[in-house]
Amino acid sequence: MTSHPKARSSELLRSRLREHGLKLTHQRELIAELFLNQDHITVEGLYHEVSKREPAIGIITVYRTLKLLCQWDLAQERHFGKGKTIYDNVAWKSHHDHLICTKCGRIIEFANFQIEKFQEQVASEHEFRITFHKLELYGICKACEAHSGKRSPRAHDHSA
Amino acid sequence: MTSHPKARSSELLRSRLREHGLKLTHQRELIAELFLNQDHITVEGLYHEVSKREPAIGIITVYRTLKLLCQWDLAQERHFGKGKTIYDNVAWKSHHDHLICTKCGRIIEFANFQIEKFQEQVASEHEFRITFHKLELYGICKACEAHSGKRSPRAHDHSA
DNA sequence: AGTGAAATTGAAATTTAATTCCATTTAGGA
DNA sequence: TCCTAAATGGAATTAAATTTCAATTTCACT
Repeated sequence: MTSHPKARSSELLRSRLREHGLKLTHQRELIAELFLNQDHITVEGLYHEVSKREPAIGIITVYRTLKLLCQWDLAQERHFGKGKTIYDNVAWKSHHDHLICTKCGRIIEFANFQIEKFQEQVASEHEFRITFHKLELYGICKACEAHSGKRSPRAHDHSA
Repeated sequence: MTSHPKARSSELLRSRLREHGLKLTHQRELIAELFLNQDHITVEGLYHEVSKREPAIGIITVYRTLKLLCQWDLAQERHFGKGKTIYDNVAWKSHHDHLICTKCGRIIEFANFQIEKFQEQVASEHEFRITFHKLELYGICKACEAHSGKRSPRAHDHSA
């Protein structure tokens, strides 16, 4: 990721809290640190990680902290498939869309300028002004295609 | 839509029920007729329409009938925004994606071959095999752009 | 038309993710 | 250190959707 991820995520949290006049609690510190040093995770998955270090922290606080991170554009809610909400750590990423493996749940990110260009063209044909979009390509990833028949490689991974 | 929509939707339902060895109940008949003669609707919206004609029909049966229609590719579940599931009547439509107005909820359908082509290109770059996709362009439609400031044109429309 | 097995229905109960309520605790400026 | 506003966490709640189950209905077969 970066050379000093924990330091960077801690700074990021502190500056956002200060900007909004909110308090730095050790719950927020731990939840944000764990979230900002991974890629995609569910509330449950993050709560599970948090519990390993601080069993007293409630899942409610995980929900609330993720909501704050979303407001500050450090996280984005994703609703892939029909399961639980997945939180995408976008603190160190620019705009991207997703390939989602329906077998193992693997998420691959991509950005494609041509697609975005044609989206704008479609919108202008309908005199529509796009403010944001979702593009999700579902299918089978390379690993699952190779392992087809065998047990899926990442099927029970807690992170998403 | 078509020249004899009710007749066509009735035939469609009957043939699918026969194919699957299921029974034609007057509940299913009414729910399917109302669904297949509109464009997009929520379960609640459809239940509301159904209730006008047959108040005794339960929302549970609306859920179940829509689930059947989905299995037969006559309906598709959509999750636009954060609200309720919207059911898209795809009985008379081919593949398409959506423009969704975040102000009035209007849904515009489109198909764009170029976008699909680049999606395939992206997938092949990642050695990924696409089975289906979701492309949703959110923003402000022509009418809302024009009416901006005034009350949104379709804000409380029951259909979606 | 009548019969009976299997499917269907609808109300209530349940599930699941997520939110709200509220008493207690904590952070951090004065 | 004090004090107030913010934050926390457990319980209760909400809301969409599903399951359960007794009663009803459909329809193949007489």
